[in-house]
Amino acid sequence: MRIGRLANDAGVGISTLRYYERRGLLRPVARTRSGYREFPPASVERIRLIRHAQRVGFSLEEIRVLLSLRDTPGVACEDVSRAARATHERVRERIRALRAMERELQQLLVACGRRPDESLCPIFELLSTGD
Amino acid sequence: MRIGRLANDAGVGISTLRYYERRGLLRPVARTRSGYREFPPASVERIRLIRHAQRVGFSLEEIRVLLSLRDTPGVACEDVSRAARATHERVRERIRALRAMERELQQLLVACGRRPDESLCPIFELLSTGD
DNA sequence: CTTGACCCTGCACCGTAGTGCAGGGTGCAG
DNA sequence: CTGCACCCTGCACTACGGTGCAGGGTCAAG
Repeated sequence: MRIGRLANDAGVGISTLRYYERRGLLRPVARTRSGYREFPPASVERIRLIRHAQRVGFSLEEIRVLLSLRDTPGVACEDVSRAARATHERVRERIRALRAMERELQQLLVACGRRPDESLCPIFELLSTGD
Repeated sequence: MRIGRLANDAGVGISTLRYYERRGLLRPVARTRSGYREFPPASVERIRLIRHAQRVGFSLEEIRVLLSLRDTPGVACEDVSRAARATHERVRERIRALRAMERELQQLLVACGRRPDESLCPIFELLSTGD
């Protein structure tokens, strides 16, 4: 199948597919005499794997590494799960940071609610003073 | 005070301050005859407010709006807290999304742990099929 | 044979939040 | 007067994940 069909079937843009190829997520594929890329049907699955892994929190670089592991015969499951654990830890760390933000915003909003008629909102004072 | 002193006192880079000016977070300030910026001492506080607000989860654009509210006489606390609520909601939404990612990664890792000696890691199957 | 849909490459651009550098001018101490 | 630290502007560049366009070539239907 050609690139337009693949893009359509996998639900991504054509430019995105060429970008994935440049980034090493898709191996350079066979070309027709006139230079058109000819993708095997399995590429649809590969694109969907990429999109799904992105939603799960993997960066394109992490996905590139995972796919190169998959493309290498005899690679241990261990290597794959080590990469997944690293991503998992990164996601957990982002959650911790965001929760700290959330708590602080909550405090700002509470402060604002307590003094709603002041001309200078207490939010500014809290933002200036805190660490 | 000149820009180097301000950068030092506030703990940011000189280029960052000029960038904040371009982005409208710092209003254009008085210049000496030779064109050097002359900041009032209160600018240190303003920069610290910006950095703190960033850590709390505000984007520079959101901070720009907040500061322009503060710089406008007679603006209601309400307008400020509306902006803070919007940011709060954005942060909560990001937490929800990350928690979904975290749960899914957890499942991938559990699956991998159950079949550690397969040549094709079950993580790939889960990434291909799930949507 | 022409039209339109599709494909190719290379390049520039989006937003976010800066960082760095070239090439010049200024301020002050010794 | 020289040397050095500091300042100015404008521009290019980083990472991330794409998106869009110009200027060509190709393929199939009518």
